[in-house]
Formats: sequence, C-alpha cells, structure tokens
Amino acid sequence: MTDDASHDFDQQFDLGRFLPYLLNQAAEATSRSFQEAYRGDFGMSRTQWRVMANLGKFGAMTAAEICRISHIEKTKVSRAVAALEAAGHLRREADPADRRAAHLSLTEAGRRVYGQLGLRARDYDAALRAALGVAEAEALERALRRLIAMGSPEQST
Amino acid sequence: MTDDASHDFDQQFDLGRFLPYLLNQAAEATSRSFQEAYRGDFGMSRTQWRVMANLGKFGAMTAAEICRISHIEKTKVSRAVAALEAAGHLRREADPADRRAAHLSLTEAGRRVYGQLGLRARDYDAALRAALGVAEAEALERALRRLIAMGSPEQST
DNA sequence: GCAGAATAGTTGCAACTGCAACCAAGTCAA
DNA sequence: TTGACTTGGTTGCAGTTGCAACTATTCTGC
Repeated sequence: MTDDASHDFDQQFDLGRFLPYLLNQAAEATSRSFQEAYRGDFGMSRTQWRVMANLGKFGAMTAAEICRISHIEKTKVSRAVAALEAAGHLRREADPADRRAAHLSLTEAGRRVYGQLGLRARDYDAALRAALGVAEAEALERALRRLIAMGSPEQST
Repeated sequence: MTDDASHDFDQQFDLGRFLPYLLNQAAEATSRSFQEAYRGDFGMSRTQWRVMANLGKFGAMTAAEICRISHIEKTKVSRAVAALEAAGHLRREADPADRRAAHLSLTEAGRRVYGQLGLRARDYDAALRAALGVAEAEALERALRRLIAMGSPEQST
C-alpha cells in the first residue's frame, strides 16, 4: 500500500474509452484501408495525397495556405510539394508580387491522378458512411469537426 | 459514368468531408494535446504510453496479446517494451511453459507513472466529452468502435 | 520422432516525421 | 534609410515508423 497520490492506480481510467486512443485507432484503420489507393498505385505518401487533394479541391494556392487549411506541418507540406513536383504532378509558379511565395497547382497529369483518387475516395467514404448509417455518419462528422476546431484555436468557416 | 475515369476531375469528392481525413485531424489534435503529459514529463513516446496503459489496465500480458488488443504493430510494441524496460517501468518474465513468450508487467515505478498519467488522461477525456456533450460523445465512441472493428476483422469483446 | 507450418519476438533498412535552426523576402516604424 | 520583426519556405538531425527478413520455439500431421 503506497501512500501519496499514486496508490490509486486502479482508478477509473479506462483506456478502451479514451477518445484520443479510439480516434487514433479509427483514423489508422480507415486511412490504412485507403492507403493502397495512393501508395500502391501511385507511390504517394499520405501527406502527398492530402496535399494533392487540397490542391485538387481548392485550385492554385501557396504552401502556407495549404498549411492553414489542412493543419499539416509546414515541413511536411514542403517535402510533399517537392515530391509531387518531382513526380510531375504539381507545378510551382513564383508570385511576382511576393517572391517568397510560390503558387502551387496540379499539372494535367496531377489532375488525372487526383481524378482517379478522388473517385476512389468518394466511393470509400460512401462505403464507410453506409456502414455507419447516414445519420450516425453526419453526427460523427460534426463531432470530429468540433474536436479539430478545439485543437487549433484559429477557425474561420 | 466515365470509362477511363480520368477526365471528370471536378467530381463530387469533398476532401473536407472525407472521414479518414477528418479522423486523422481529430486524432492528431486530441493526441497532440495530451502528448505533453507523457512526453514532456516522462519522456515517453505515444506508443510507449499506450503499451503502458494496456498493461496498467489489463495487468500482466505478453507482447502478442497487447498487439491483438490494441491493434498496434508488433514491432512498435517490441520497441516500446524495450524502452519501457530500460526505463524501469516494466519487467519481463519468461513463461516457463512457452519459452518464446514473455509476460510483461509494470514495475512499482511503472505503476506510479501509470497512476499519474491515468488520472490526467481521465481528466482530459472528461474535458473532451464535456466539450462535445455527453450524448454526442457516446455516439462518437460508438461510431469509432464500429470503424475500428471494420478495419480488423477479428474482434472479441 | 520429424519435416513443415505457425507463433513470439527482434532487427535492418528505408522512409516519414517533428523540431529547431536557418535563409530570403517583405513589413513596419522612426 | 535602417534596424527589428514577421512570414514563406527549406534543411539538418534525431527519433519513430512499416515492412520484410530473421531467430527461436512450439505445434501438427504422419
């Protein structure tokens, strides 16, 4: 029998109900299933796929904007951009007004890849939502958005 | 409807609603906030904390059992166990009946650490659930569990 | 009892990541 | 203008990860 504040290690903490733990497992499980789409067929990393998806969705934007929107670390974005450019999926154009910034956009080839992956992603997402039930999926989405907003204080939408 | 499925890249895929993407962001945001607890104060990695939490919850078990329960890769578990043992948080005892397996359990020191982290985790989880609303948190938990179960076909509990 | 398959766990390697430090360009104020 | 500060982006380094290959032990069928 220990004494100080630590003898209560049989406390009520239930790892199986710890939300960060469950979130990680669910994220891992779902991302992993989809991974073969971008990795197996196009040799992309998760980060590369996400950067591409952001560009596909929002059109041309700078790396900093991608960071703000997607909450991906700037170094991850930087390296993903370099890889995507090397693969010919992405093009950068210097901003004449601000020579630090580069406007990124998908090349024709990149858009084709994005088109294929986007379709697959849509199907996969639909399958997940169907498995959960439409209403539950909506509720899940709302909850996730709340948690994401809590983590990073800046949110516009 | 397209056959080569590539020229319709302005399709309905909305990254901002892609569940794996949202799950990852939410998992990242929540895990990151809690990270200082085990990393800052005890120098542990996420995996180490999870392995410890499993041992704290279930008592002595083998590495393979931890893998099955927590869905963590065996190599991650192996390295986490080595680190925890080196830190004196964990002890391994060879199974006399099966000399491949080792029964892992927390040392007294490990249990103390687990006690502290468990309390903090409980508080953090409670804060998250309070922010979401109790009912929404329950629904979230159910949805996550479903997704996790879908990912890995074997499920017991 | 034995060859072959399965299981527990470790390790090498290559990739990915996070952090901090860094460079370059732009901004602000006096 | 000049100097301090901010911002866009890259890089070095150390740590973490995933995968495949590996050893050692146990199990299975015959």
